[in-house]
Amino acid sequence: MTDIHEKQQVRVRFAPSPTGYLHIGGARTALLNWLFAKKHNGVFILRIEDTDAERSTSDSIEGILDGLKWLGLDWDEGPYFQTHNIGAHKQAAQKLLKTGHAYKCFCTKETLEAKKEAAMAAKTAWQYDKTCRYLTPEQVMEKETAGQPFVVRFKVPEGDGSVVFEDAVYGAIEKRFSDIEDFVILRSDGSPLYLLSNCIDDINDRITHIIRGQDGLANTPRQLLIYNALAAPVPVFAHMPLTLDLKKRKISKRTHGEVVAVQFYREKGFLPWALVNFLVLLGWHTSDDREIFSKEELIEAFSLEGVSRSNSIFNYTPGDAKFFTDPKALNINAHYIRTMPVEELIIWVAEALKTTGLYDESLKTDKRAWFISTIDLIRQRFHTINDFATLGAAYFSDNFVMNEGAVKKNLLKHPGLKDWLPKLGEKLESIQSWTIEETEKNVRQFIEENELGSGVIINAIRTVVTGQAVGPGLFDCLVAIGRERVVARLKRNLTCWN
RNA sequence: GGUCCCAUCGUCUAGCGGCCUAGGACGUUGGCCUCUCACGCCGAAAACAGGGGUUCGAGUCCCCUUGGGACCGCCA
Repeated sequence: MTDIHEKQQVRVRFAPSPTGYLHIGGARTALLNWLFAKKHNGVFILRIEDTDAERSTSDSIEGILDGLKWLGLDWDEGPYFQTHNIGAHKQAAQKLLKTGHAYKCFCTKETLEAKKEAAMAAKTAWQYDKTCRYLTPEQVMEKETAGQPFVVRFKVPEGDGSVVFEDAVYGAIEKRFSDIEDFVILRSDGSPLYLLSNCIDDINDRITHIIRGQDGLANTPRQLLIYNALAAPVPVFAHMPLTLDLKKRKISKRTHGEVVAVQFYREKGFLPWALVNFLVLLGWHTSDDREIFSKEELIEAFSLEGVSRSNSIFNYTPGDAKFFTDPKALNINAHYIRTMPVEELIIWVAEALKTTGLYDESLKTDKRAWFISTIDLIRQRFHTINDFATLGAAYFSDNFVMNEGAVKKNLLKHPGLKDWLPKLGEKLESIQSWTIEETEKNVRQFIEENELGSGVIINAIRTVVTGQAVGPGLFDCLVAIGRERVVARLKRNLTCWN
């Protein structure tokens, strides 16, 4: 295709720090990396940046792995753990020290703090004043033998130059040397800082494309300096816009709660691919009007060029009575529920029924055909998989909740129903065949004989039989639920009538 | 405060100088269908942040203002 030097295999990584569960912003970053790898037949690496021992917990590591697996974002290498590579990070710092790209700084936190405050008071910008950068070797030796603690700082080039790079999303970015301070790469206890560790791991993992959140954009010039000082090949950087809330704050589990956790969507009955499809649309698009993609289509369509530069907003209103998350996410989930092959859908529905105790092994065997046709019948108006087990419970069990509004609207308004419904039950009990045509014929006959309103009776039957005011055509419902249950439900003495 | 980035309907976005009286999707909303609700179909309301340039022509290029965000730690 192109010349051999460009045929280097694509290697990308997702490098979360496990300080909480996988949230949708992180999932989106992982997704874009995954897509990029798939698109280019590359390798997707998972690296856990767990160097913050206090905040990293095995629970959150598990949470991240689970979340990625559930979404179907499988990785080819890893998980690697940053803490395992600390030796390499320290070595790199020593190398920088040796090659004159870094120096030991003996300034104490206290003196630095005082200088910073003075600068604040004088309203001038603070940047480390490089006092230790020009210490003579003798002075350094003296301080060291005196046992003075030191940090290692990177020696940022001086003069008029600047760091320039081409971000795959944001284009040319330039940052002047003079605007970058001599940053710390090793603490006084000898441990490496994130900026260094992250960079060294990327070099060691031979990462070719760094696809990350836009919050990494400001770190890039400093990391580029490290790459150059180490004479390491520089990867392509691609920064993704951030996902904010309606108030334009960064989304976080702490301030937004469960809605931003991937796990929440699993519990709420989302299809993983529906979430993926929603997430990819947050800050990325094709130039045609497509919004629904199969896995293959998405990999085919994906390109960094479609990533937008402005932050996108996760359209979630806390306390919304109608939408428990971004309406578009719900819409996409519903779209998949009503359009995916039923045979696939029933696998998810079966899971939901199991967790609510509505599952029966026969749904897999003799009742499988019934299961398929029933799910196909009711799926059109459901938004989540959980709806099958809640709103659709009446199809699988006699233990279902009567919707209050439905009872009020379709039953209580017409007291005569208390007598009509059992009578109808008796009539239906003995009809010849339990088909859509026969049940409809008999119900309509009943309505006519007793001079009743058809809407009233039909809606009342629906409510008494399914517990809901809404649903598929009534006679389809009756056939799906079966004669025995329908008759029993018509005849039963509802508590609401007493 | 310094540096960097961003700016089209409520939200996600199309648009890379004339195809734009600004298109699509979600949401909102009117109607059709109808035993209900949904689906589907047909409509409606809804945006180029403001101001200067450049140009025959600007949503599209440049500058300023305003607004928003990110980063500035011996956190990751």
